[in-house]
Amino acid sequence: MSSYYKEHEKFYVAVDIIIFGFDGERLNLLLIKRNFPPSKGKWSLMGGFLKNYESLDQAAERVLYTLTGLNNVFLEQLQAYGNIYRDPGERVISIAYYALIKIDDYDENLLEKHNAHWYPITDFPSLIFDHNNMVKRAIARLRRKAKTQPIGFEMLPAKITIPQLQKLYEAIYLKKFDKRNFRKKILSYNVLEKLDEKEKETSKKGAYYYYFNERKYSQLLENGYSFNVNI
Amino acid sequence: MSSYYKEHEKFYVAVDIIIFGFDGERLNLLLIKRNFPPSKGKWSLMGGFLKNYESLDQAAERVLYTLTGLNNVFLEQLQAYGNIYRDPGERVISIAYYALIKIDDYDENLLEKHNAHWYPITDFPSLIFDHNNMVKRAIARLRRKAKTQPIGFEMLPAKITIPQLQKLYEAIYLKKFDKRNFRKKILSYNVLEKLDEKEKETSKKGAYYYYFNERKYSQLLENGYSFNVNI
DNA sequence: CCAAAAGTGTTCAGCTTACACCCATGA
DNA sequence: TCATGGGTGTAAGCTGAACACTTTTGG
Repeated sequence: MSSYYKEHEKFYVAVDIIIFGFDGERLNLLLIKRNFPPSKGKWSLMGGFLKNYESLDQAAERVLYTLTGLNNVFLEQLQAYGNIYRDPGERVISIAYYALIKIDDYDENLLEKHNAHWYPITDFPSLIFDHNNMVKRAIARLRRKAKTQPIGFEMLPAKITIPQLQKLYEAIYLKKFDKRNFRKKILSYNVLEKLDEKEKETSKKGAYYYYFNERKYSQLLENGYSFNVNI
Repeated sequence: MSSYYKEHEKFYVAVDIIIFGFDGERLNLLLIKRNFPPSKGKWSLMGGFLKNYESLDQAAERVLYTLTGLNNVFLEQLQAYGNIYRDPGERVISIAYYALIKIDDYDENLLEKHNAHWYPITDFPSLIFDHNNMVKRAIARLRRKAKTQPIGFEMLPAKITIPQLQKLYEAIYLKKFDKRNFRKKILSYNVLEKLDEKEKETSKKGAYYYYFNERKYSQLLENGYSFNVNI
C-alpha cells in the first residue's frame, strides 16, 4: 500500500500563526524578531515545521504553545500558501493559522526567549516572505467572522463590561460605533448576563460586569437563530 | 541557505478539487470512480500530487485541466487537510480547492477516460478519506460566497434569463424564492443588461436574455457598493 | 462641584417579505 | 383554447442608523 506514492515528490510543510490580542485599546499582533536564520534580524510570524507524528492542527497548537505557553485557545486554519519561491531559501508549503488570545494570559518569559513583541494591526513592521499577506487575510477573516460569531470574547476575560466589548469591536473594525445602538444590539441576543459587580478602574461611575453565557449561546444556535452583529 | 531545514521531515502534498456544475435544475458535483489504487473502485474527488515546479494554485489548475480540459475557470482554495491517517496508505497533506464550471463546456472524452460522473449535491455516493468533509465545507463556502459575490455566473453561459438564475440560486440554497422579489433584487444592482432576444426552449412565452456586465460590476465595487443577494 | 465615563429611547429611512393576477404563445 | 412559464406592484413589518441628555462618583 505504501508504495503507490513513491514516484511523487515530498515537501517541507510548516505552520505560521497570526496571533491576535486585545490590550483594551487596540488589536495587536504578536510578531517575532528572528534571532535565527534564515532572514535573521527580520520580523516574521511565529512558525514551525510539521512533524510526522502530528496533524496540522496539532502542529499549530504546539507552535502556539511554544511561544505563549497557552493551550485551549481559539485557533483556526486560514489557508495554505504554496508559491514556489515564497521562502527564498528552500521550498516550503506553509499552512497559516490565526489565534485569538487573552493578552494577559501568556508567559512573558517565553515571549522574551523568542524575541516576540506585540504590535498594533495599524502599525507593525514589514514581515518576511508572504507573511504580510497572511496577516492581511487573517484580519479580513477576523472581521468577517466577528460579525456572525461571538469570537470577540476569545480575546477578553470572562467578566467584561459593555464599553470594553465595544472598544474591542472598534479595534477590530477600526471605526467608532454608537454606544446606544451597540448596547442594544449586543444585549438583544440574551447571551450576556449582568452581574451585580462593577468595573471601577476606567470610570468613577463604574460599568457593570457581564459574563458571556456559553450555554445560552449554544441554545441560540440550536434554535436556528444566528448571532449577527451588524457592524 | 538550503541547509537550514535539513533536520525537518518532508511530506507528500496533494490537491483535491470539488467541482461544481449546474445543469439547469440541480447543483452537481463531478466525482471519480477510481479505476486505480489506492481505494480502487471507490468514489473520490479528483486529485493529484503537487510537483516541485508548480505552486499549489497551479497544481489545482493542472488537475482540473486534466479532468475537464478547462482553463481559466473559477478556482479557489478551500483549506488544507492534514490529519495523520486521513489517507490510510501513507501520510499526505491535501489542499482542497473548489471550482465552478459551465457544465456543458467540459471535454466528455476526458470525463470518460477518468471515469468521472456528475452527481447532485443532494444525493451522491460516499467518498473516500476525508473527501465527504471537503464537499460539505465547499458547499458551505459556496453558499456564503454566493451571497456577496456574483459567482453564480461562473456556472452559467454568458447569456442567461432571470428564471435560470433563480433556479441556480434555488439549487445552491435548496429552497424556493419568490420570483418577484428575486428579480427585483438582482436587477437592482444594474449589472445585468437586457437583450432583445428571448430564450424559448423552456416556455412558450419565452424569457428575455440578459448578460452579466463585468465592467458595471467592477464599477459597483469600486464605488464602495457591495453586491449582496439576501437569501 | 466638576470632569469623565456609563447608561438610556425614539424617530426615520430603507430593506425584506408576503402576496395574486395578467401576458404570450405553442401545441 | 388552454396549459405553461414569464412578467409585474404594493403594503406591512423589521432592522439599522442617527441623534442628546441624565446619572454617578472620585478627586
